[in-house]
Amino acid sequence: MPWSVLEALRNNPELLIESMKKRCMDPKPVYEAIEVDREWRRLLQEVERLRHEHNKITKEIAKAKDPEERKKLIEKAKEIIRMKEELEKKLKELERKREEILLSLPNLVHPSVPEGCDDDHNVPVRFWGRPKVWKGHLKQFEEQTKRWGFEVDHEVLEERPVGHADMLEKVLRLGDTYKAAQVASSRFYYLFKDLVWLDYALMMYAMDYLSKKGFILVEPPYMLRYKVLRGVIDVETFKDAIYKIENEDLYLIATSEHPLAAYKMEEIIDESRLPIRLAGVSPCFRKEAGAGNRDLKGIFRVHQFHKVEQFVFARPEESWDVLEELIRNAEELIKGLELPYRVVNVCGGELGAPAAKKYDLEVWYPAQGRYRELVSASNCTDWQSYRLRIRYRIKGGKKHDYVHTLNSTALATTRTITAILENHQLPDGRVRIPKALRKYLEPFEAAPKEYIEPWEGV
RNA sequence: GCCGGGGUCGCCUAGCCUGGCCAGGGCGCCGGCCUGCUAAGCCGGUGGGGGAAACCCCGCGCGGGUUCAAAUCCCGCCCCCGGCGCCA
Repeated sequence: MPWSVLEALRNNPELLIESMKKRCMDPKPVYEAIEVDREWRRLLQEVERLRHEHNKITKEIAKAKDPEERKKLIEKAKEIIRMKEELEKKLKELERKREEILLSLPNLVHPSVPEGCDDDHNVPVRFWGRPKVWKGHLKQFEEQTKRWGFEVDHEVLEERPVGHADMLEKVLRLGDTYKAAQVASSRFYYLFKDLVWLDYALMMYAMDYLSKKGFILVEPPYMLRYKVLRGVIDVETFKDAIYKIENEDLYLIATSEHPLAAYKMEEIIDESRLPIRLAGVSPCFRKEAGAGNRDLKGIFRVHQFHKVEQFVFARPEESWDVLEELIRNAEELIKGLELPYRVVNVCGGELGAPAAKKYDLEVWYPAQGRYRELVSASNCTDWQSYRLRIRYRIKGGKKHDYVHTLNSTALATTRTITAILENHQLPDGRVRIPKALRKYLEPFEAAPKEYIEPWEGV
C-alpha cells in the first residue's frame, strides 16, 4: 500500500484532513473515503472467502471420477456462485465508488506550504531585478514587497508605460487579436514578423539552456487519451482547460507535462536511471473556461501558445531538492531576459490537486503595477505516478515504489512576450530585445537583433 | 481503412489447436549456502490486493460472454508487426 494518500487515509487520517483544510477544501470526502474503504475491505474479505470455497470445489470436480458425485459437486458449486455473484455485485459497486473518491482526493500538502485561500496569501520568498514602478503604483508596489519584509530597489517612472496589449496591437501592430476573434474566437491571436521570430527565439533559448543542464529534449504527442489525462490532472483542470477532439477518445494537451508524465506510464524504472530530466517542447491548448473575462485583451491569457517545460521523474528522497532546482532554472532563464521577478510559495488554497507544493515565478508588469505569474513549478510527489502506475525498482531492495514527478515551466512564449513588451519598451515605441536572445536571432537575416520595430500592418 | 500474424509475472520465452493438475523455462535482480576474495555452483525469493498472522484472493493487452472450471473457447475495443490502399 505505498500510495501516500491511501497510506494516510488508513493510518493517519489527521494528516489528510489537515491537508484538505489547508487547501480550503471541505474534508468531508476524506471521512467518506475512510468509510467506503473500510466497508470495501470488509466486503472484500467476504467475497474472497466465497471465492476460496468455490475454487476448492472446482478442484474437487476436476478430480472426481464418479458421475453421480460430480453432479452433486457441480450443484454445490452453482449454489456458491449464486451467493458469490450477489456479493460481487455489491463489491463492484463499492469498488467503483471507492475509486471515484480516491481519484478525487488531492495530494497531501507539504508542511512548508503557507496557509490561505487566495493568492493574497502566497508568500514571496525572494526578489530579483530592479522593477520600473510608475509613481501611481508605488503604494501597491509596497503591498507586494515591503509588506512581506522585502526592500526592493526600483526605478520610479513619471509616465505610465503602455500596457502589453496596446503595445502589441496599437504601438507595434505586430499582433491582431480582433481578426483572430472573428475567425476563431477571443483569446486567439495572429502574430507577425518580429514577434514570430521572438516566439521561436524564446523556445530555442530555453531548449538550449535546458539541454546544457542535462535535460533531454522531447517533442511529445499533442493529444492524449482520456485515461491517460485522468492520471495527470484533476477534474477541475479537465473541465476548465481541456479541449476534446470530436468523436475520438483524444484530448489536446494543455501542457507537455501531461504527455511527458505519461511517457513512463505502467513502467518500472530502474533506480539507477533516476532522476530523469526531460524538456518538453510543444504547443499548449487551453479552454480557459474558468477565467471569465480576466485578461481578455492581448496575448497574456490565450487558448494556444508554445512552451518549453521541465519535467522530472525523481526518487522520493530527492524530489524536494529537484523542486528547488527547477525553480532556479526558470529563474536563470527569466534573469537572462532581464525581467524583474519574485518567487512566491503558493498557499494551500491555490494549489492544484496534483501538487504537494508549488512555486510561482511572477514578473513585474510596469503598466499593470503588479507581479504576474510566468512560471509555475510543482512537486506532485506520487499523485500522478500512482494514477499512471509509474514505479521504480529500488536498488538493493525487493520492493517497488512510486516515483515522484515534478514539473515547471521553462518559458511559455506568449506570456513571456507580454512581459518583454511591458518591461523593455522604449519611449519611441520600439522594444529592446534582451541580449540573451541575440544568439537565436543572429543566424537569420530577416530576424530582428536589438529592437522590435513598430510596423504599419499587412 | 482492408487482409493476415501477434500482445504471457522487470526483459525474453513455453503453454492456446485438444479448457481443469500452483502459468513452466532462460536472463536480470534480491537473500542465503559454499569460498582467503571474486567467479562458478547450489537453495530460496522476485506482479497487485486483503489479513495482526496463518493464509487467502486477484493477475496471461483491456472489457464482456460461455462453463462447475478460461492464458486456453466466443464477442467488442486498444496496441504492435507484415501486406495492400491513402498520404504531408
